[in-house]
Amino acid sequence: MPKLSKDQQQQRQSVILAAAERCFLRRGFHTTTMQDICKEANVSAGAIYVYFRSKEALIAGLAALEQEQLLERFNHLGESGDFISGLEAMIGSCISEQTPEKTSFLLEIVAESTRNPELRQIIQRVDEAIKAKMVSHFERARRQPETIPEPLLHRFELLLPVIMDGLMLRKALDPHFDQQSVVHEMLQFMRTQSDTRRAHTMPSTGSILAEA
Amino acid sequence: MPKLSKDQQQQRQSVILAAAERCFLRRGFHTTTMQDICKEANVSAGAIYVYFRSKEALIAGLAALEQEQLLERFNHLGESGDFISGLEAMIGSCISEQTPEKTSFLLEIVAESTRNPELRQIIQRVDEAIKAKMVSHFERARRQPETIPEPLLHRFELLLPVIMDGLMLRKALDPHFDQQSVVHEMLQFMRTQSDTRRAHTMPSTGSILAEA
DNA sequence: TTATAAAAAACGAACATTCATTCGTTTTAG
DNA sequence: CTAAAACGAATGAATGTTCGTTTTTTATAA
Repeated sequence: MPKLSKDQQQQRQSVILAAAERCFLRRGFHTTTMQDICKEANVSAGAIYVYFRSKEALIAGLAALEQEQLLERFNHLGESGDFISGLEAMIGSCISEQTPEKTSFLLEIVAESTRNPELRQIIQRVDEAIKAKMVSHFERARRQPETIPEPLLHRFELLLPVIMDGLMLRKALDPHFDQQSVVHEMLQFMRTQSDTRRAHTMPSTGSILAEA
Repeated sequence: MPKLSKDQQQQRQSVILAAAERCFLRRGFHTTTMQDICKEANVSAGAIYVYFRSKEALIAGLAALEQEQLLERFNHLGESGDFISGLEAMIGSCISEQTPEKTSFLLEIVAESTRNPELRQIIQRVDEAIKAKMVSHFERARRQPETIPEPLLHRFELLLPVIMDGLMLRKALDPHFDQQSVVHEMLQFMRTQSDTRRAHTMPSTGSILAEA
């Protein structure tokens, strides 16, 4: 039977997806036309519609890909034995992907997802998976009760997702925004607070003032 | 000379703007058509173009309005004498405006602003004004050095804009997201930390563990 | 190995629809 | 009475999608 092998089909599909991504990063998906994608992929309109039901499906496919990559970055959480260093690695990895273009595109997707159920589902699914990874990272920290006091853990658990989203939005609003230093300060803060805990059982020299 | 008075002109314009806002909140500005707005405002297409150069201008006008309202919410900062209570009032006010529809619309605007210079400028201008208000709020706190230790102030100054943006994005991703409790915990945290400072000059019983 | 047929894949011009915008006309305000 | 304001049908450009045709691929027969 004259049909492309699954492998060949998938390859073709990913060529189109990659071209679409380049277009979307360049101009956003509202302004890129199917013709733009055709040119970028060196493929005809008809060919695209063999692999994607619609422009919307293309966007959804790309969003799914993007989200999958995001999820993978959270594997850095377990990379280092240290709880905070794990966070540092993960956040660093997330930040490194935040080029202005990527950030714009992600924002566009999120904005669209508030009105498009398919997109919403794609994002929510990954969001929950991420949350699960975070929870287990925090649980792991709790099993070593010396490191970080519980109330602090609890609050950072609440705040961290907010901060990470905020880092992205800030970056979109201001391309010069220095995510690095904010993250650095935050982690430094967490470390200092861990010290405070230790100071509790030691002569009380330790104060958060100790650290400039 | 048969020309509407400035007042009448402005009234007409704001009727159109208000109608546009209802439409945009309902379906987002990419999907609402000029005809939608015409119907909503009980006005003809031609009439709209007397007051707005284009659909884009309508969007920009509305974004400016929205941003103006946001800026005003930061006046709550000085409402209470207490530094943290001031933050609480301001954040509470900001949160109260975050209906799902409003949040979607804001996100849409922000996403668009990354590719539209006019929108970007509108947002950046207000963003800077907000930053100025925040800075002065923090400076005021520094002039009362008993309340909150400087390194903490410094870090919250960095983190607060991030957190506020994050609160919005989180809310957009998950309409059930409980902004209130995150904010509550954060403020509680700040208060606890202020206590820690006080504890520094007192017998060292105070630890962040003291507070559940 | 080569030729062949059949079906999938690819092509790309054409289609149909959707809108933002215009403009000739009518209404209305001063 | 005059000029602005409003009307709203018409315009025309943009663009996602289709479909009749051509090309390519692969399975099979010679």
